[in-house]
Amino acid sequence: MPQFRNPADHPLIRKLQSSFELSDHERAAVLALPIQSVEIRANQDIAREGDRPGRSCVILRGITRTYKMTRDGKRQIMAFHMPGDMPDLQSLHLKVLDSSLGTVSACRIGFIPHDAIRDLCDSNSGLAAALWRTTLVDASIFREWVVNVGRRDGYQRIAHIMCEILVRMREVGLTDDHSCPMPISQTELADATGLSAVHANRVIQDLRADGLIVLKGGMFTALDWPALKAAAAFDPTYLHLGEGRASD
Amino acid sequence: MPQFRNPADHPLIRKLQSSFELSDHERAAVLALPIQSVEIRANQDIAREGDRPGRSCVILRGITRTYKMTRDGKRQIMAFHMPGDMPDLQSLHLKVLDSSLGTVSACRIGFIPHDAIRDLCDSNSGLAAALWRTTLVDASIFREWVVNVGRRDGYQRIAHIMCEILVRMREVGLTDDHSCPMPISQTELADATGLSAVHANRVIQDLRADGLIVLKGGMFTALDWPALKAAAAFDPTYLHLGEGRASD
DNA sequence: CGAGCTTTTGATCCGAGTCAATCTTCGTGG
DNA sequence: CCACGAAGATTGACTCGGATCAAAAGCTCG
Repeated sequence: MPQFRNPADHPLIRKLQSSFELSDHERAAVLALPIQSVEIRANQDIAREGDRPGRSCVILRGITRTYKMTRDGKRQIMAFHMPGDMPDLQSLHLKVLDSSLGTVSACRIGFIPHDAIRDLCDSNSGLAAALWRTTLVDASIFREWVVNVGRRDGYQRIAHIMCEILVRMREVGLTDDHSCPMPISQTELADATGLSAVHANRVIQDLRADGLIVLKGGMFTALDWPALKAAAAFDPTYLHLGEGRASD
Repeated sequence: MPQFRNPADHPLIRKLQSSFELSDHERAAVLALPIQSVEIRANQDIAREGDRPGRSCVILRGITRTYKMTRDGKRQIMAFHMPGDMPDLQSLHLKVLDSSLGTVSACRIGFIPHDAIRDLCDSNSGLAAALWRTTLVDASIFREWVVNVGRRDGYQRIAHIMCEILVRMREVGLTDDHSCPMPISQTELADATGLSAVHANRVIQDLRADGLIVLKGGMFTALDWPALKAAAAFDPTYLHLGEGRASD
């Protein structure tokens, strides 16, 4: 069980602390969770629609996606997940998985038995609330994605998702100024925005031509962050980051 | 404070019991919540994006919608809510409302202070889990809506949302066979499916012409339920209704 | 009974999908 | 170190679902 020198470096602790003050006792309780850590290659399913998992996972490294396939073979990605996220935490209370979960990049994934999480929640209502809250933020992001896909054109959609990814990457310390690694393919961006891969590509070229982004070699840079945000009509409120403080 | 003869008639109790077994003690605890009940006309906001509410609401009668307006004045509805639903329960843990909530039809709404809900959750982890679960089902519905709007054409989208509404209406006892009241306007259906009102209307006429639905006089009937489900590729798994049992 | 929605219809236009081919990139094995 | 194959990115040509605009017709309710 590979560990982190400083508990605060553990992605899950980091995540929970970003919104809740954790006591030493609570931190210890989280670190005491039995986590089975596994390395998974890129583009592999972690769990599938219809499964009835007895555990949830936490992302320790890498990026994953939640998606569904439609009858006629189209794919819709509903979410990307960053280190610290628990992408299938909902299975703690919803028996059947309603969507599939897979890796985007190569990942290190930690699996935690539901029983352990339930015990934790039963014995500590503060941690229960913290975990609950993370699922509420996920839901808020889904709502924004409904708006993105339902009411914005291709240019805005791609701009918006790039904004979101950058801000969330920053939250987990993976950005360098306005740049971050971008293991997500254009096809995946298309499937996340309800566009075809061809059109997504054209829109990306437009964003480049307009000097808003650089996207190449697995790296993304928001060349002109204010302009990109404006093009996307991006308002990060829905991410509910550090809600007490002001932030950009 | 108008009450229900039988506690099991209380929409909130009903809702929680549909997935969790409640003990007498838990039922009593829920009924003891201080609920301020208010009558609200159709088409009125209950809470707005940006608000920081100190209470959440439960729908006692009528239908509400969660929505956002985009910069350029377009509206996207992200959810409809039925009696028993708590459409802004997320505000218990997310300080700022990221979307607006308003009535579709005239409604009776019960307001419950966050403090009361928090106390309930702190003292009863089972009820906390039950409430948490309702927000997880909401999230699952958002995911399905992303798919609906992102990867289905207009005909399927409208068919799908009609299926969802009928099934959820049935869940709360508002259907008569395959019919239910339908206070939702075509414009609202359009805003919920990412279509224009004109196109939504045309699609609805197609569904009528194909003998799948009847929609008039504030009433909806699924004339040919199997065919409607098939046209929508509707799989109710995502609603997580009575998950132990089989259901149609 | 009239104002204001909601629903409907017609005409026109465009964003985005589809199909098909080519070009890049990159990991892998020889 | 390079050839090869597979996946990802790009380009061009063509088509179409659905948006927009405009106006008429039905409803509902104060």
